[in-house]
Amino acid sequence: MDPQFANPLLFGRDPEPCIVAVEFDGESSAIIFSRQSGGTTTSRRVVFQPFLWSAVPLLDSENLSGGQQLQFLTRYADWKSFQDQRSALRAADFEWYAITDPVQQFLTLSGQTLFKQMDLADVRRMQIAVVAASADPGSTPHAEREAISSIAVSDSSGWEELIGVDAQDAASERLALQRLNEIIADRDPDVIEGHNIFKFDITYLLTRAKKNKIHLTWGRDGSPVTARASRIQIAEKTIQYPRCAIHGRHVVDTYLLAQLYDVGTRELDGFGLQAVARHFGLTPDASGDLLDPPPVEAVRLIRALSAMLIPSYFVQAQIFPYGFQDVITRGNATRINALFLREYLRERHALPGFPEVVGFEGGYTDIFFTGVARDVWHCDVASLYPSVMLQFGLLPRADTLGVFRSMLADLRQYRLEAKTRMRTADNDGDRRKFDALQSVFKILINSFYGYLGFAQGHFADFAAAAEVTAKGRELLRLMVDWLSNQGARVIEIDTDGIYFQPPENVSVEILDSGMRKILPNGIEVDFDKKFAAMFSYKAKNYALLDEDGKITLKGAALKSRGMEPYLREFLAQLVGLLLENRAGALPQLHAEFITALRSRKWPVSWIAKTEALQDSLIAYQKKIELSARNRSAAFEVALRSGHEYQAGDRVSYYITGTKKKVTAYDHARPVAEWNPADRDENGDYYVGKLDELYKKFSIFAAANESQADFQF
DNA sequence: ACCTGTGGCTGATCAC
DNA sequence: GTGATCAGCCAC
Repeated sequence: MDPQFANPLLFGRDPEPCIVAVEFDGESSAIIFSRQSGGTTTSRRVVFQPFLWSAVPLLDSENLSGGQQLQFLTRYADWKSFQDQRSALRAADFEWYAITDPVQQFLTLSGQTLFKQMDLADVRRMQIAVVAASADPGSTPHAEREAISSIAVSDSSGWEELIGVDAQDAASERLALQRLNEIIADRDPDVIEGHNIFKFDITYLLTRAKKNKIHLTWGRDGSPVTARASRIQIAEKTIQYPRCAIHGRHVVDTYLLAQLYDVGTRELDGFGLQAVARHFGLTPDASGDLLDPPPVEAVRLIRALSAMLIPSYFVQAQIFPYGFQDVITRGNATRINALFLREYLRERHALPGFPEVVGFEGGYTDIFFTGVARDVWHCDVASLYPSVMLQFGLLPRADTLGVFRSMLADLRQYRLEAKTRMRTADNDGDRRKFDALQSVFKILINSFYGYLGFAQGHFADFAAAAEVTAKGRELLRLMVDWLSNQGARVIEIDTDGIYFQPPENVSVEILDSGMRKILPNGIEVDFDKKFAAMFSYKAKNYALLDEDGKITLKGAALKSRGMEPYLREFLAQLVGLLLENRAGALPQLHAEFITALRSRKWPVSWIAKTEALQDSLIAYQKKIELSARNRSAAFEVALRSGHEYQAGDRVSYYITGTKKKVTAYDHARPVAEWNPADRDENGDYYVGKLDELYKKFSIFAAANESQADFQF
């Protein structure tokens, strides 16, 4: 076993290998599913006593050490007595806390985690893609009316089967569902994967199964699939979805994995299977844009996609006391809190109450020059906040066991080791494994600062969070001042990094060694990149031309997916011309786009807006009634469609009418209703938007020629 | 039932 | 018209 897996803070205390699932029987046992050496999966029952923490002793409470607020631990014979106690406590005027998920409780108490000593290849993953008969492409089928057309199934061994449904044969759909039940029982997967499997495949199958009066008996104990409303927070989006439970197995949705992945990159054009597969280079070209792939093709894509996105979560399942589904859907700070709970419980140490929540300032962001600059360098502080927390001892006050510092320091060390082992690996498998490991450590490391400001974290500390950012701002100012004094022209800064034009005749080495001298111990700066040009637009909004000719756009103003694709493309090309010193070609670019618009040579998707709904339709309507928000085109389109949209769903619409200025929500139509034979998009409206954008950005063309005149 | 943080830009709507 | 406010998306 790798030495780092022996770290009990991170990997728990119980090295029991090959647990593939843990379930709770609803009373007083946990059922542990384990993979045996021959490949079979066995289950066994162990006693599980639910527990909770409280500030005053309850019946048969155990005293915890340390004197913090939640200093009594009480265990219960079964879930019912635990729940009864919780109900009683809800009226109590003292503090108490319970982990709501029994599986997390069990794993927290036992110190076990899933998948120890397993490789990802040892996990049996099955993929499913369902197609509804006569479904319009891109629209949700009416599950009640529309029968299944086919179900494709595959698994990680490469096995595949297509289950067809004969539309003429009334018994055929039922047989197909039965066949699927058989396949799952026979091939016995640990994980069932699909793209949008929660909101579509399983939800739809459940409806059809009910219609056919049969159960989806997919559980390892033969129990049926269950679903309940849940939500997942992904950056600024809250996505509502029916969370599914299958006894002894896990459900993984590559649609959610893709959105989680995109938080870090913001590069995906959409979250449909085709768009995501294309991004990862799994499909050759852009053909078949709006059409769903045939189901057998779909399961292959899902399998490949999941192979790329799942390794990080596989590692995390070995760390956190969660079932596999929860490892994916829980947030970073929540997961870190789970590690604290496990360690404090193991030490039989009291828990602090929740922290006092106060607002605090964040990073220092500024812009000193706008326009195009040539020969731009970048430097940044290597993991600023983690370094600041460790170097200046800015740690949670309530953490008397020192778990925060210990975990953070270990994680940094392990990440370095994992990166080294990734570099020195002599085969792809090891390389991927250590890459997954180092990226998990990176995510965790970066989440520790966020944890300090997490209201639901027992060991959060808002004063410490404020000190961390203050120190960060101070360091960045120090760096900016020093660079300016050296004769550099600072262009744009954000939190931990600086874009600047270097002083004349100065090498990176000289700047690097000079900067090191003024920075405190433990604060490392990297002069990591040189750029041929930078278009600095506004704070957090800029474009870079690197020395290989590659252009990168940053910021919502330049690359927002809220922008219509034709405008995004126009802006990308316009900025490209600015960066490449070809501003003379701007008028022609503008003219070309106008011509294309007027001649209607683009499909509607090119001019349509696509937005994610942050609320459910009900929540939106309620807010409108209360005048708590303005009307919006995306919601009005969703409402008129009659489909059941939920928070997190994306809506594509275009604007109709003849006047240049129209109220969008009154003139918005769903892309699905667009008729190529009778085009009703509002040409003047779209030309107007193009003109506005052109006006806003073409003024930077002049600056291109006389950059020296610009004031810093 | 669920939840890392702050800072910043833009377009749409609406009250004035 | 103008400014305030909100929602959505993005940087770090």
